[in-house]
Amino acid sequence: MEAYKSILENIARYVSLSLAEKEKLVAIIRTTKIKKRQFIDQPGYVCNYRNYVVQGAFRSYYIDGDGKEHTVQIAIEDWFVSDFYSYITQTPATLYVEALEDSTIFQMTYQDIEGLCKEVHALSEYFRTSTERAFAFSRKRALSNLSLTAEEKYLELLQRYPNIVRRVPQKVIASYLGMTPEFMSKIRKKLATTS
Amino acid sequence: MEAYKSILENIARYVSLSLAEKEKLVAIIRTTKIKKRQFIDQPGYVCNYRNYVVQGAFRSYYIDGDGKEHTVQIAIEDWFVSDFYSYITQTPATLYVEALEDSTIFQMTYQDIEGLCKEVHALSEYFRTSTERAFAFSRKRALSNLSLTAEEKYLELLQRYPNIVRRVPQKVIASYLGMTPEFMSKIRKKLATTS
DNA sequence: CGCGACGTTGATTTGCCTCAACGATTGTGG
DNA sequence: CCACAATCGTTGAGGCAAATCAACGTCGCG
Repeated sequence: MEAYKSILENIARYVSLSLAEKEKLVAIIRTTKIKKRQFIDQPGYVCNYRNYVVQGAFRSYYIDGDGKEHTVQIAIEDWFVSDFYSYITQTPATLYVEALEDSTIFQMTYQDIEGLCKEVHALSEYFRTSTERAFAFSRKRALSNLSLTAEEKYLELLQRYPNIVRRVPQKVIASYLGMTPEFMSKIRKKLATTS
Repeated sequence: MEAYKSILENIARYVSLSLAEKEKLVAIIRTTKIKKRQFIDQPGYVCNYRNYVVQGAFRSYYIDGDGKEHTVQIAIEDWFVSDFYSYITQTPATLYVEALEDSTIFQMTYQDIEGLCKEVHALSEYFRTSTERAFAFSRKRALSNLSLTAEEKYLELLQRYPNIVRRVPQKVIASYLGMTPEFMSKIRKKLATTS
């Protein structure tokens, strides 16, 4: 049980599980080690797992018709990461999910989670409320980005997630913020000389 | 019970409720009529309701620091609409939610829904699965927009929701698509003369 | 009927992209 | 453990999609 401390603490912020319920949950968790640059989801393959990051960092991205990469999510410890659309609809993925570092994740299959949510009311509540929050925050973020310039987006990310900006390559950050690495480099130069 | 047909059918696509559960649900529903141009959420006020559109049309939008409007969501029959971030966090709204037509909605308070989800497992499952789907589709949509030009975004919306495009003022559509009304007008002209 | 909001059209501007060239890092095979 | 290749980040010149600004017809509503 000790090995599952991080995810159990995360859940405890939303609901409380009995010991029996915790045991049912950890029974469906598979712990996997992923090497840097390895993919856990790829276009064409159905995303079968909800992946919880125990240690390490990931990004999800897709490649558009012009061959350009768009980073959708950057995930570090205690985040879930997957091609969520593929997972929910159980259809082939359109995203790559790639390890940015050597990592450890917890994996739970769609079928196991659905089964457990039908059986354990508290777990249904955990996924309901945590997804509602994730959705609300995602909308909020999309919103604030609408009216920001590229420079303001960079500054906001830097302020909110300084550890992420430090940890991942700049081209990934740029792609996440929806700008080219060249342009972000110019922003960084301007900020460095101004301040 | 007949009056609640639309929302009960919507729920039935996800879970089945016993008669007793349906009665508990409709007991917390308040039916409200909203006049065109009336607001159901406003910045500064906590969004207390999940609003289900029975008849009519709404949009949610926010006004940025430069005074520009950004339409976040357009909702017609059988959609939920609110400042979801405000609703989930129970903090003051940043969005306006405005009726685009004379409308009828079902309103359920945050407290009532939370209480009922803790009591009725099937309702917890309904909100869990429907929110997961909404989240997944929202991400998918944001994704496809990343690599589209303004013209492609307009065409995609026109194809997917022709009834919305017909029903709603063009400046609202333009604001939803993230472009100026002037530029959308030019796109429309070009499309009309080309085809 | 008149006024204000809406949609259109044209001229000009701009934020960010593209392309290209070049140092700095990182990683890898000998 | 070093050498060389590959990738990453930086810098500059030029270009383009969409914004801004402004002017004008038109339609719906009070």
